[in-house]
Amino acid sequence: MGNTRLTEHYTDSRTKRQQILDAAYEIFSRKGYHQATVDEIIALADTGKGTVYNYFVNKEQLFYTLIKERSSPFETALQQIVDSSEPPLPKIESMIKEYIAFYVVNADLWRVMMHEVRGLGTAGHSNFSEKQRDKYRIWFKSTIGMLEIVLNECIAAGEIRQCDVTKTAYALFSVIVMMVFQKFVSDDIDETAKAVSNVFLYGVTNR
Amino acid sequence: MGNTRLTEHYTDSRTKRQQILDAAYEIFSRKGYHQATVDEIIALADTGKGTVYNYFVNKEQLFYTLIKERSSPFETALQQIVDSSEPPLPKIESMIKEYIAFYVVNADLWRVMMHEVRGLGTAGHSNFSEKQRDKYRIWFKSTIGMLEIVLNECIAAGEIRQCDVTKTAYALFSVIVMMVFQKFVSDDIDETAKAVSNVFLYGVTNR
Amino acid sequence: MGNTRLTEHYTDSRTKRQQILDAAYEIFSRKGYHQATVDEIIALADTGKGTVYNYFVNKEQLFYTLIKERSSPFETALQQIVDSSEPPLPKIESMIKEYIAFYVVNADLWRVMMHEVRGLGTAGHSNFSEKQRDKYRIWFKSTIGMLEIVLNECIAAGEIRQCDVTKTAYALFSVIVMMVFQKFVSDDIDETAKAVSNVFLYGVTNR
Amino acid sequence: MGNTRLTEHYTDSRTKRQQILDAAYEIFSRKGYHQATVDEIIALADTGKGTVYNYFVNKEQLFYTLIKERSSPFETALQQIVDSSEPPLPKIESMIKEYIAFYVVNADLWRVMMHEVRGLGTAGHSNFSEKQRDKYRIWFKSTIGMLEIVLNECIAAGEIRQCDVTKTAYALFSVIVMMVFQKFVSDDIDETAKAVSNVFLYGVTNR
DNA sequence: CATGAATGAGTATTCATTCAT
DNA sequence: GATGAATGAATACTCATTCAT
Repeated sequence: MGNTRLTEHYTDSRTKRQQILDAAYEIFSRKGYHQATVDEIIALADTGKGTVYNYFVNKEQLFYTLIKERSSPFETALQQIVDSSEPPLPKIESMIKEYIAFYVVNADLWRVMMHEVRGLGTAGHSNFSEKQRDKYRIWFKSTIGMLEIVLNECIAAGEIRQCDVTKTAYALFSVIVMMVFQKFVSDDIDETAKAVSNVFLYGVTNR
Repeated sequence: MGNTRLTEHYTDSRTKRQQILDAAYEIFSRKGYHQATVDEIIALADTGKGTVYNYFVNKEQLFYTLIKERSSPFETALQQIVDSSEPPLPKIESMIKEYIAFYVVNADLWRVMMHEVRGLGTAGHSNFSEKQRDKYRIWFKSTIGMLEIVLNECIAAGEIRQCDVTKTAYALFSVIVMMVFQKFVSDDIDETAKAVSNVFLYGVTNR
Repeated sequence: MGNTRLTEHYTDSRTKRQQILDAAYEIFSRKGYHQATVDEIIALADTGKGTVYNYFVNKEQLFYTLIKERSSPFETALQQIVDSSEPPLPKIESMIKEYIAFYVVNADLWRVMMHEVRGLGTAGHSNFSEKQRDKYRIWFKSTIGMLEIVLNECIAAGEIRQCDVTKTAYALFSVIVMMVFQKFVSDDIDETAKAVSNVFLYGVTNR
Repeated sequence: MGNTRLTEHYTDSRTKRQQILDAAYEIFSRKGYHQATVDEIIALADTGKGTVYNYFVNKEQLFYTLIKERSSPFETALQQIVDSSEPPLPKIESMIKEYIAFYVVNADLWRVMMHEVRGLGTAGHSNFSEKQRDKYRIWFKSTIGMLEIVLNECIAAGEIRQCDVTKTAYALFSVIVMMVFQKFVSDDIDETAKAVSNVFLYGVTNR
């Protein structure tokens, strides 16, 4: 409160928002969506309750913002691999590595998200509005879509045999997620990625 | 009213209990555990609220009963396959078939259960008591364990190469569940099972 | 079921009613009126729930019956003392003895009753209907009234000084009840009665 | 809105809390603990339901707070009399006066409390937790204890004869409470106190 | 912008009572 | 008469959201 107020204000403002997001990440990951309470989040964020509602329209949108901000760099990284000039098979391995690295960090939050969106497939009531859930589904399909693109490149290059790329992409995805959830991932992500791609790829290659 | 009184009585009793279980299955599957309300369940079951509490000590135990009654025949079926004299590889395919058939029917309820038990791995708050969650975890591991047993038989028989059977079992499991959740399962379960075992097994065989 | 059915019936019927009353006495005494549940009572009485409602119109009337049946011999005993030809002061002591003997047995149930009737004085909602509560009040006043009668005899006989007999009767009563509630009553009721009447009659001063 | 903001804030805060306490006092006194509903309390307090739970952790603790805040000045007043340099006998009379004044105001609430704590003696189920009930018992015994202290002073001073001071203190207490409950207390508390101490000290005999 | 006091819709659970058998 | 399955009214407590300061 003084001549530095404006600067402080701006700085504090950024900080507050981030504090809330960080706390929300922690609490949502630990407790799930419903069990996480705004009270817990603000306690961890060291802010007032009203502040949360200055930055986020409601709990649902706070969660959504969290997901969006966390997934954005991941999506970019995946896209860069797709766009790169690597050969198809190493591309797959790079993407697996990226996936594992991402889920190792965000496993719990993503589990919560996926549950609320109901396996990204079925209808039915949820803590989220249908409109919101569609956004998650679209985002989710777009990342899986990148896997499909590269799988198609592999097929075109004759590296793997003909198969349903959508199902294959999902299969790959499900195995990765399971590995992370079950804590099967060693500290050396490269090694784990190699193991997954090994089991996976050389099962579907032409020989 | 008459000579069938006793039977009627018993039948009616079963009916009420079963009505509640059926309704609970429906609502829990659609809404998840927390979002499912006892009011909705009794509305669908066409019973009074107190009736639910005559048969089940609380919402948690109602859910547990549901899981237990549904999983029991599945576990038995799996066990029979394990104990059978089929050769190892067909055993795997039979188990996949059984798994798919089970999850096609119980996908939603099981998703709910697995979410509440937190991926059956991590700690953290839940709607379930820790004691209860342990029961689910033990049950879950026992079914996965049956897969592991047969995978070991396959290795012993030289049908598949040396590998971490636990991870492999989980991988197989995750792919099956994903197939069901994503509605990738055709009406012909045998066909789907063959496809899964094909992609999966011939990726890990010695050839 | 046979030729002794009628007799058995009658006998069983008496037994059932008494079993319920005995169980109700136990449970009401231990738990209070509200905390006592019909379920607990029938569990202890080893009867069906409906049976309770064959003999008593509802929980309130079951409690009332209990009180009435228990107090009836006590009232009679008090009345006999009043009507006897004992001199006034010994009459007082006899009544004190009777009171103590009664409350030693029925302390808990009576505490519950008196609480529900709200100190037998004030208005306000209760678990009991106003009509019912009036019955308790009338009964209660009648027993206190017997004390008053004898106190008046004492005054007429010049044994005790002029005083407000109503207040005095209540004071005597309150001390007796307190002694019992506080478990100050020794096994030898006569001794306790003597102590009470001593303090009461002669005060605590050194003369 | 202005320079008194802070104060207003504080004042308002007190007001809501106090409104709830006042309403709770009224409802608990009229209905007893169990029969008193939070809905009734908030209706009388003119607050929202959540507000009650902002200030008090639950119904039990609301009740406890009520008792504590009401008894605190009473305890202090008693203690001051004990510590004063008055001669023993007048001390007794002063304490009686204090007791009467206190119970005239708080009779109903205290009756409710004493009933829930079961005559401050016996065990058994209650609406209160055992831990909480112990607090009440301790508090209760400490006030009775002050009476005992002064009674001992009286004995030491030769003002009253040797007697069991605990029983005597309880006897005195029970008579006071009864006088209040039975509305035997005239507007002139001094007069009532004198009457009580008179009967108590000198008994009812003609000498 | 930051705050937190106030709010009330929403929900699991209890238990006296009924009534068909 | 005896029974107990079925019932639903009643109730404490939670927590996202608002808004005055």
